[in-house]
Amino acid sequence: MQFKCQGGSFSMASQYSPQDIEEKWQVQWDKLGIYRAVDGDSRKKFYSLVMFPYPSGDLHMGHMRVYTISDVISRQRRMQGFNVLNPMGWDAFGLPAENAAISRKMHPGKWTKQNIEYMRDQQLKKLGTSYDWSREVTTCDPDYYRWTQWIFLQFYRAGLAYRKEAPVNWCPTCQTVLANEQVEDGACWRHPETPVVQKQLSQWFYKISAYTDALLDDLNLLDGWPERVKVMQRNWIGKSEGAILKFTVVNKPNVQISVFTTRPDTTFGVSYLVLAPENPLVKELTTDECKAAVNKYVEQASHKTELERVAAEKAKTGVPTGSHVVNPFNGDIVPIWVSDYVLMSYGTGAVMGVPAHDERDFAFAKTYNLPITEVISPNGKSSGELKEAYIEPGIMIGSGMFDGLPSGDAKSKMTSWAEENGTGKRTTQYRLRDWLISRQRYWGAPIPLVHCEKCGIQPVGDDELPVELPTEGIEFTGEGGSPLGKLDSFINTKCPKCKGNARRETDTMDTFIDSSWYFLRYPDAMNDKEAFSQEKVNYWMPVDQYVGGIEHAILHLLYSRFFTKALRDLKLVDATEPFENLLSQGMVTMFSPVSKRIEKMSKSRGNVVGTTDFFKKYGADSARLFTLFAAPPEQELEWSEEGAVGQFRFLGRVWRLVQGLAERGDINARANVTSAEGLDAKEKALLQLTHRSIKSVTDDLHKDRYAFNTAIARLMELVNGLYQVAGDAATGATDKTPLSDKQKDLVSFAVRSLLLLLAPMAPHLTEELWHQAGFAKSPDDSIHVTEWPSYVDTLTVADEIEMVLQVNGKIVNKITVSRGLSKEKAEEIALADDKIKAKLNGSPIRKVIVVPDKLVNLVI
RNA sequence: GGGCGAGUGGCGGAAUGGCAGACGCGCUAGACUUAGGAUCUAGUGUAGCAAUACGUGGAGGUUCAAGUCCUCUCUCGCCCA
Repeated sequence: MQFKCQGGSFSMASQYSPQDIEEKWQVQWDKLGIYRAVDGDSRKKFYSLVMFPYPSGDLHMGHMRVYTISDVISRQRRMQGFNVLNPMGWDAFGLPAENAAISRKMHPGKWTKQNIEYMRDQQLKKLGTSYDWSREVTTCDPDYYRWTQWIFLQFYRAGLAYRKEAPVNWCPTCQTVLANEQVEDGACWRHPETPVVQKQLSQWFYKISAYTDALLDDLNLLDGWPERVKVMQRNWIGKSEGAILKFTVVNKPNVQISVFTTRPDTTFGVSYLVLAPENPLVKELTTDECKAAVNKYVEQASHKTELERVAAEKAKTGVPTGSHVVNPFNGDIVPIWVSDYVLMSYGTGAVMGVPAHDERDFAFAKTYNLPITEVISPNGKSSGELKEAYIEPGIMIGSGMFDGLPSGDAKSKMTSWAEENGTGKRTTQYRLRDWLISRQRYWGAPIPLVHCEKCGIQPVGDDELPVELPTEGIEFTGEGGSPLGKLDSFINTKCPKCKGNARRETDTMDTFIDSSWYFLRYPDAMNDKEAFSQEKVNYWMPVDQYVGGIEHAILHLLYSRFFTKALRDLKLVDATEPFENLLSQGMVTMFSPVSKRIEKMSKSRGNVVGTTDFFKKYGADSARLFTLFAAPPEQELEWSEEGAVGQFRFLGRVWRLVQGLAERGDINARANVTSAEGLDAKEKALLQLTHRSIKSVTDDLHKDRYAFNTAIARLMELVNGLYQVAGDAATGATDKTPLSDKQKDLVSFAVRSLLLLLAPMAPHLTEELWHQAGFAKSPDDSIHVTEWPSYVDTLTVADEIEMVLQVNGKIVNKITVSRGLSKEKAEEIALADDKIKAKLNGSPIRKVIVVPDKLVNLVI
C-alpha cells in the first residue's frame, strides 16, 4: 500500500503472514545446504540428536515439541560456531505397519514408506527444522538392517547372543513374545485389555547381564542426565547384595535347596522354606500325601501372570510339600512349601520364610499358622508377640553366638560363618535379566542364522547379508504366529558351512534393537561397506545433546548404552556412553472430550491438534514459540490455541517494528554499539537492555538450563523496550521526531541482536526480516549461519538501581541510588531516609545488614 | 509400602536465601476505526476509598531476612514393589 504524505511517500509495513514466507525459506535453506554437517571438520563438533519417530503416519502438535526443542539447540549451537550434526531418521520396523497390512491389505513396507514421505515433507520440514537430510536412516531399509544383522553376528560370535528355552510372556493378540519391559500391569504394552500369558519357547537373547555392573556404575559418569532417569535405570537394574544359603533336605542328605536372601542376619528366624511352583525340586520333594494338592496348585499358578503373583496387596497362597529341611545355623527342622509369590526367574526360585522380619512372610505365616520367631529387636530384648514384621535393623536375639550384635554386623558375620561351613556364600543378585530379542513377527530384521541338521546353528556369512525380508508371497492374517514361518521359499536355504539343506531362523529381532545403534549410523549413513567407519563415528560420538520423551527413560536408553559398551569392547567405537547430555521433555496435554480431563494429547483421547491447519493459519514459527514458551521443557505442557495466538501476535509485533524501521531507512546494518558514550539516559537504558538480553538468552539456552520460556520472555521485554523508543515506526505514525544517526545505530544494533537471538526459535520470520532489513550480506546469506551475538558485561547492568530499605526485615521504603555504593555509604543513605527515620523513631539500632546494590536491613 | 518430583494470582508460569507474581494468556479502561479474533496506550494477587494489612497446600523451626534451607503433615503425578 502506498500513502501520500506531506513532502513524500512511504510504504506501510505489510501484514505478517507466515504462509507467504515459510515455505520460501525452507526451499532456500535446502538449496543452500546450510544444515549439512561436515565430517572431520576442524571446528568443534556438536552432535545434536532427537529420538527418531516411528512413522505412524501423522504427527500432531504434541509430537512437535521434541523436534522444536532439539532444533532450537541445534540452530543455536550452529550459530555459536559448532560443526553441528543434526540428523533425522525413522524407527520404521514395528507392529503397527504389520497391523495396517492386515487391515488394509497393503504391504507394511509400502505403508511405512508413504508415512515417511508425508511426515518428512509435510510435517517435519514444514516445522522449519534444520536436519541434515543427506544422512536420513530408515531402519526397515535393507541398507540399514543389513548392519543390524551384522551387529547381531558380532554379538553372536562374542557370546553375547544365545538361545535358550524360557518361559515367555506371550501376547495372544499380537501372537508374539514380549520382553518383560513390554508387559505393563500384566498386559501387553500395546493393548492394556489383553492379559499376557506364560509360555515355554526357545528364544534368542542378548546377554545384557554381562554389562549390569558397567551399566550401573557408569551412570555416575552421566552428569548431564536428569537424576530421575538415572534413578529409574538403577531401580531397573535392581542390584541387591546378599547371600545364597543352602538348606539340606531331611532324609535326603544329597539334596540341598539354595535360597537367595538379602537378610542372612534373620536366618535363625526361618520357620519354613518356599519353592516357586516351576522349581524342578517341587516334583522331587513332594510326598505322596501332598501330591494331589501340590499338582493342583502348580497347575493354577501357571495361569497367573508374574504381576498377579507378586502384587503385595494380594493374599498369599501356598501348599506344603510334606518335606522338610534343616536350618544350617541352628539345626531346626522346618517345612517346605510351594507358593506362587516366589518366582523361578529371580534368584534361585526358592526363598526362606522369616515371618518376624518380612512383611510377605508375616502375612503367609499368619494365614497358615506357621511359627513367628523374633531374632532381631530394636533394643535387644524380646518384644513378645509381634503385631507386624519388624524389618528395620536392630540387635540380634535368639541367634546363638550372634546374639547382641547389631544386625548389620551379623549380616556379614553370619555369611562368613556359612561360607566357612560350606553352607552358603556371598552373592549379588540383579533384577535386570537378559534381553529377549526374538519376535514371531514379519516386520522386523530377520535373525541371520540357519539351522542345519548336520552343523547345528550356523551364522549367515557377512557377505550374504542382508537376509532380506521377502516381499512376495507373504500373507498377513495376524494369526498363527510368524508369517515368515509359513513361507517355504524363505525358510529353505543352504547351510553356510556344509552347503547342505538347511532352514532359516524365522524369528525377527525386537525393534528396540534397531534403535539401539541408529545414532552410530548417522555419522556415516551412506557407507555400503561397513556399519560405520570408526574414524567418522569417533569424530562425532558421543552425542552431545539427546532429547526425547521420559517414556524411554529405561528401555531405549539402557539398550543403547548396552550396545555402545558391547561395540566398544568389540573395538568398533571408542565411546563408553552414547549420550553425554539428556533432556527429557514433558508430554503435551489438552482437554479430552472423551474423559473430560486434561490428558496426554493422543488420537484415542480425541484431543489432538493437527499440524497442517495450524501451520496454515498461524505458521510454524508461532507453533514453535508457543511450545517453547508455555512451560519449561521438562514439565508438562497444556496446548492452548489462545496461547499460541499470543505468540503469533508477538511475532506480528516484531514484524511491524522491523519492517517499519527498515522502510523509514532507520536500519544501519553494520551498527554494533559496545559503548554507552554520548548516550542519554533513555538511550543508555535501551543499550543496556540489549546487552542484558544477549546475556540472558545465551545463558537460558545453555545446557545447564534450557529455559526456552524465560529466553522468549526476555526477548519480549527487548521488543517492548524497542517500542518505547521507536514504536512509532511500527504504527506508521509520522508526527514523531525522526531518529538521530546515533539513535539509528542504537536501534539497529538492538534489532540485529533481537533477530539473531530469536532466530533459533522462529527461523522463518527472522530470516525474512534479516533480508528485508538489509542485514544479509547477499541473497544467499542466511541469519542461521551468522555468528551468535556477544555482549559487554559492564553494559548488562543499569547505572542506577532500586535499593530496598528494611527495618527488622520488613520493607519500609525503596529508593533509587547509583550502583556500586560502598556498604558504609548505603547505610548512611538508609539512615538519612525520612520513612526510615519515622519508623525507627529514635530506637537504638542493634545490627545493620547491607547487601550491596540490593538492600539495607536495620535491626532494632 | 518404598523412591523421586511437584503444589505460587482467574490461567500457563518467573524468582544465585535478599522487592513474590518477570513474561504471556485472560480481563478492564482509553485511543484509532465503517468494522475488528487487528493495532497502540494504561491498569490488573486479595481486602480496603485510602494509609495499610494479608499473601507461595498446612503446622512448626533455622535466619537480620524463607516460595527457596530443616522437621512433621496433606494432596497430586511418575517410577518401583
